[in-house]
Amino acid sequence: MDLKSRIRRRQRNDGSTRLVVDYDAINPAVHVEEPTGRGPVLERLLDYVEPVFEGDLPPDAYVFGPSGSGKSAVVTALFEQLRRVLSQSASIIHTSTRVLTSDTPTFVYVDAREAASDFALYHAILDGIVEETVPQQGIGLDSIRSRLQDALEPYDSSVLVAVDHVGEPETYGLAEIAGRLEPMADSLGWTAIGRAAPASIADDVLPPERIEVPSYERHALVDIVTERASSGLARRALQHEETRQLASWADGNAHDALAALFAAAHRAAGSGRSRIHHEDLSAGMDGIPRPSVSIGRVLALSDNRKVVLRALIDLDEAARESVDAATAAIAASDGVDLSESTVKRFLYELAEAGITERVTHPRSTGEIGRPPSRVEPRFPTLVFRQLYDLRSGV
DNA sequence: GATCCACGGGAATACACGGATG
DNA sequence: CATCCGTGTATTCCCGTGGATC
Repeated sequence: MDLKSRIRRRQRNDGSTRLVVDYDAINPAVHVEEPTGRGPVLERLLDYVEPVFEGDLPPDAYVFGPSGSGKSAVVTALFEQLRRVLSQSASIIHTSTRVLTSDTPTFVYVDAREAASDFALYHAILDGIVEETVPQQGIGLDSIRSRLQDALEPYDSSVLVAVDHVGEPETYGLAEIAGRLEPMADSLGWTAIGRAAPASIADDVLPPERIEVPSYERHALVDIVTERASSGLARRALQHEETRQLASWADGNAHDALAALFAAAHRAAGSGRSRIHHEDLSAGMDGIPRPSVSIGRVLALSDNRKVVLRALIDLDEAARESVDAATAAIAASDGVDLSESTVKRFLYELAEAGITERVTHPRSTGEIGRPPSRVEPRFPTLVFRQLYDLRSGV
C-alpha cells in the first residue's frame, strides 16, 4: 500500500471500525497510478511509444481488449506518467498562437464519452494542449477547429492523443475518430482504445499499429482485488478464500470483480459488520448483471440522464412493468424536474444504448394493442446508487 | 449577436391482433 | 389459406426553442 492510501485511511478512520475506508479505492471506474499485473502490456505499449523519446511521433494505433481487461487503467497510467516525466525535461509554454519548441511530444488523454460531438472532441484536445482556458460555448465549430490547427501548426512540436472508449453505443467509432483527426495535422498522432477486435473492423480505418490487451489471468485478478481491498477496506475485511472465489467468478473481468466487491462491502457495512461475510459476497456478485455495462459509462452520462436512472432503480417492480408506468413514476419523483416526454425519450435512448434493457411482456390474451415492455437495468445498480448519492451529498 | 446542446413535443412508423376480404 | 385492414399501443424520429456562455 502506498503512503497516500495509508494517510487517507488514517484520515478517514475516525476511531470507529469502519469497514469501507475509501470508496474510491474499490470504485471500478477509478484507476490507480500503478496498474497491477499488466507488465507485459505496459512493455508492449512502451515499445510502441518509443519514438517519442527521440522527439518523433509513433504511428497511429488501436489498443483493444475485452471488457474489464485494464485498457483504460494502463493507458491512463501511461499517459499520465509520460506527461509528467517528459514535460519536466522541457518546460514549455503553450498558447494557441505560439508553441515554444520542444523536443518531445505533448500527451493528451481524451475520453470519447465526454467528447461525443465534433466540437467536444476538438475542444478536449485543444484544452489538453494549450495553457489558456478554451470556451465551451459561444464560438463555432469552425473556429475551435482552426484554433486547434493553429496550435498544431509549428511542426517541430507534436501531440499524441489517446482517445479512450471508442466504439461504444454513444461514442465515436474508430472510423469517425480517424476521419476527424487525420486531416488535422501531421503533428497530431492518435491512439484509440476500444473493445472491438480488429477483425470486426474495416481494414481501411484500422491504424497500422494494433496492441492487444488480453483478459486478466485469475491470479492477476486476485492480486488486484487484494490490493484494492487493502487500501479501501478495513484490515482483514476480505478473506483470501473469498477473494479467490470472487476472482474466479469474475472470469478475467476486473470491472465486474471490483463492482461485486464494492456492492458486497457496502452491504456488509450497512449491516454493521466489520468484515465481508460470505453472504455479502454472494449478494454482491448476484447484483452484477452479466454482461454488465461498466459503471464508468453510466457515470459519464449527462446529469439528467443520471437523475432518471437514479429514480428508476428505486422504483418497485410494478412501476417498472412498462415504459409508460416507469415514465410517470420517474417524472413524479423527488428531484426529477423533467417533462414526461423527456423522461420517456431518455428511457428509450438508454435502452437503445444498452444501459437498460426493454423486455417485452409475454402476450396476455385479451389485451389490445402492442404489448408494453419492462425496464431492467444492465449496470451495477448498487454501485451506481452509492456513488451517485455520495457525489450529490445525499 | 453567435454558438452548442439539452429539452420538449409531436408526427411518423412499427407492432400486435382480430376480423374482413380475396 | 394468405393478405389486408382497422384499431389501439409502443417506439422511433426529427426539429424548433431556449438556456447558458462567449
